[in-house]
Amino acid sequence: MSQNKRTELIRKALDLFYQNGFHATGMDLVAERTGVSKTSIYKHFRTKEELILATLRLRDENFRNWLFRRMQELAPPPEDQLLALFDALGEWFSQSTFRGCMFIKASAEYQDRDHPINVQAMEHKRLLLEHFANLAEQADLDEPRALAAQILILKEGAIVLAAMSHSGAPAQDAKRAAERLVALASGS
Amino acid sequence: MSQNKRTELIRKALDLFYQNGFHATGMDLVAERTGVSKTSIYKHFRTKEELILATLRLRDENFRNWLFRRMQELAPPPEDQLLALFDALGEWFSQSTFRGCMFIKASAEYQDRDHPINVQAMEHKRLLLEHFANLAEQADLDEPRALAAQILILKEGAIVLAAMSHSGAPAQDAKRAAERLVALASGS
DNA sequence: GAAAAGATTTACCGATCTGTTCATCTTGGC
DNA sequence: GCCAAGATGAACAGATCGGTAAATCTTTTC
Repeated sequence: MSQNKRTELIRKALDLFYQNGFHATGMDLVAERTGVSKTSIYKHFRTKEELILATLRLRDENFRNWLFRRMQELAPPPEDQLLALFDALGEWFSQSTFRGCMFIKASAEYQDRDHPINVQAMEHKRLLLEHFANLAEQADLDEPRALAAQILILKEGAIVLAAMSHSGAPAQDAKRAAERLVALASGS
Repeated sequence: MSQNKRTELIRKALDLFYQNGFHATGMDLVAERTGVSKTSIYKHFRTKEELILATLRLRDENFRNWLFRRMQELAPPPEDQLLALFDALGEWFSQSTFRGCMFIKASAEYQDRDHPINVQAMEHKRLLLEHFANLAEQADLDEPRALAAQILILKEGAIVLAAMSHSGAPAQDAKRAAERLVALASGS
């Protein structure tokens, strides 16, 4: 299997898991929808869990690339990027394919502390936190790590509520909160 | 089946669904762990989905009762209750049985907009929002509904991150953010 | 063009899924 | 003590689960 085919398989499996859930998506369906026979899939991934982990790696890469780039496009200065985060989220929420955060859902279905899927989901959130903390530092804001943690909490809460309510409003609500927190960390 | 037995069945099923997930928990396991035969369960609940909905109703009642009472116990004034919320969450996070928000997980596994499980999960969040908005109004805070929406976002984000990281820290992080938002809505 | 390597189809494995059938057993009311 | 109602275990449907075996078909390589 070529690298392209393999990536394409992971990409399509990602869509299925993201849209339908992990337990709810069987490997027969994955084979049917990817056009790759189940035998071939199991040649390249020893278990369903390994395939899930591969989809999460791809998602992590794609999502962070998209989000960080979009934040920078919307508002280059580091301080403004922390607010543009919520505009980017708003764009995401309004997409018809939006179904919440894949890592939250993965962690919810495989929630044991040491389960590789949960570990990988947590790693994704840690990388987001790092990025926000770096931006807060570059913007010379007070207590950059504490602020970054708060921004991350606002982001996750907005995603959860947007997915559940099928509404984009939480992006604006969270942005207003973030504006005040950033202003306080900047002004004083 | 007596009302007590029925409630006990729902309570034990709730624990199983909450700890293991919905798709991952089979009805055979529910029968085994509740001590109620599968035949009897299906006499009282036509489908697994109906049993899940019953567990969510019980959870909604128990959780809101506990949370609202605890918030009031910790800090009677309405304005302080909105901050005590996060202390109550901290207590919840530190319990060994804590596994995140059952409604977020239910919504993640049954995420179709019109699915009864998702509808019921959303209704739970709406009731929380109402309560927070009432408290904000009673405390005479600016834009009480907007503040309530922000508090709710902080709460959901803190729960998600606490569950994923197996740490109670998000409760304190969210509280610090809430303190500032409440102060701004109070002072100005 | 032949040999080797990889992908495919098809069928299968045993386990588990939701939900049902049925014959037996327990229980409460009179 | 008797009858009816309800609960039970056990077996069973039919489908699907994750995962595999073996034979056939394609593709690459030399």
